[in-house]
Amino acid sequence: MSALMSLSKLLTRDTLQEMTPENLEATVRRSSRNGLAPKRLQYSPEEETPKKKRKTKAVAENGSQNKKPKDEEDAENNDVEHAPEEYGRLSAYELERLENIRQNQAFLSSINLFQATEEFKQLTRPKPSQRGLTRAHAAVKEVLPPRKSLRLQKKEAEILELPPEPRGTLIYEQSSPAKKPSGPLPMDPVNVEEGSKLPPQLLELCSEDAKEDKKIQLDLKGYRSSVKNMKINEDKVAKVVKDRIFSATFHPCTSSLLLAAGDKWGKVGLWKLGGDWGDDGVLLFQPHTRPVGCMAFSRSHPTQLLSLSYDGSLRCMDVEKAVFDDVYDIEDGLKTFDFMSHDCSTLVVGNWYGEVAIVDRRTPGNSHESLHTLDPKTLRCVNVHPLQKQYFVVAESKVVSIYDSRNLKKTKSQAVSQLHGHSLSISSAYFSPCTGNRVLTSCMDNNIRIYDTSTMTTKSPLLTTIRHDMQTGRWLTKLSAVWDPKQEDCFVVGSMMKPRRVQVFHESGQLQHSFMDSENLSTVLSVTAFHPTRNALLGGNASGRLHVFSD
DNA sequence: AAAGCATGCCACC
DNA sequence: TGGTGGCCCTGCTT
Repeated sequence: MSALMSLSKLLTRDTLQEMTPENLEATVRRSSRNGLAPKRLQYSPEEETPKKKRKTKAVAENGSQNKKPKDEEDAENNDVEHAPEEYGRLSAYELERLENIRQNQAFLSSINLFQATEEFKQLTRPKPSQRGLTRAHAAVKEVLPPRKSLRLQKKEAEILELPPEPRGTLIYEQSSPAKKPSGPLPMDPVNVEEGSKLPPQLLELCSEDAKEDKKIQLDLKGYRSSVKNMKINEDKVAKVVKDRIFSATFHPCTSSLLLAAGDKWGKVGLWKLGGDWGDDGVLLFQPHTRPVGCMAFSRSHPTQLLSLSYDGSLRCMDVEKAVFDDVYDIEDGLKTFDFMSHDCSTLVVGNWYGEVAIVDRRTPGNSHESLHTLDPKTLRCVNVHPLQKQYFVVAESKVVSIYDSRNLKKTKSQAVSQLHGHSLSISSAYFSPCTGNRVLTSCMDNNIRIYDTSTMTTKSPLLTTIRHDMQTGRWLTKLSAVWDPKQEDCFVVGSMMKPRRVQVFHESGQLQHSFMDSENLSTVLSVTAFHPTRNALLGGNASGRLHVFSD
């Protein structure tokens, strides 16, 4: 009996998508051992990779955690494994019934249900939202005059010299557009008619005083219900930039939802939900030429959006002045920044050579002092303590360090505290939003970790470890867990699980909610962020679409 | 329409 | 250490 049952159970569970790659693997293993549909129940290409990934050292070490206890597994298989020996005692009716079941199984296997369900899901997958940037705008093609060869023009061919061999190791330099010149860039949207002015409502909205941060900490139950109330619909998805989103943020205003996203080719899109300017409320700009790794609105001057790019530029979009001003600039390789003061005038900026710079926006030029980390080329995230602004946390290669900006040296600065336990590279590290008593990290070893930084001792203790598939691969922005600024102890993170979802966890590791929607959420949302004051959550995907869950 | 292509990551050897 | 191979989304082109 259980042959068909476990098959149907498997399919049902898969359809319900309560399955992690781990327990899927376990179920498949069980089914194969029982001689059920051994071939057909192999991984579809989609499911195959998590298994392969588990070959990595860190995962292999912890892999056993995910297996069910053996007796539980055996209990589930009991009737199957003993069935053959019992055949002799069965009535003719029962034998016939078993034979029917066997034939049904063979049939089900032969039609390749597993693959079929995957294909069905592909077929029924909703079309991406057509809101926001239109295709015409997304791919602006230059209209070139018709070309005629010299031969057709009946002219003598010129002797052309080959361009010099490109030098340097950066192959991207050949293909990517040149970096924007320094100095203020006019804030001209690239997706609306040339010469048209910024909509006046944008300035109005951006100028809106950020409501006094009344951080009313809810109890967990209250928080859960507020989060469960947040929904998505077709009006809350739009293509805001052309390509893969690297960073995104909410504007702090509350009368409308205004969002910004930065993409792989240095574009920055602004989107007001329900807005009537641009493409469905979307305005697109190009202040940079390579990925916009980090962006944030100034809390003291909300008409300003700071954006940082791998191309080495850090700019300040000022809606009032309608320009992108220079803030800081190096040749190449800016990675991350955070505000160091409440007035947002000083910043800590990190590059991928492992240096951090303290930048004061009030003094012109690159006035900064540098800190050289022990592990060059591994700095991925900096984040400033919410209360004690002299402290900032740095995700280095396999260790997270907390530094005191007052005690920085040119090299070999002493960390105030270190967070140990990561076995692979760390993609992000953030102080908890209200007290800074916790640091939340996301690591390529497939773990999210929470540390206790309340005492700031030389070694901050690890409190919680949460297993989470971080293998986004090359084409997706890496996942990072980020706190809800309204709730000291809860955070949000994207997920690779199908159906696609965004998860909210408590610092204890307890899952609070999974945001899902068969119609409007069908892709991995790598970039996630909560609104600073409203019940709203954003998620950005690899095709430039922003998704909003709100109440 | 199905298939192919492009694609700024990481860990491992 | 640099080179290599696997990651496996999405949108657009052929």
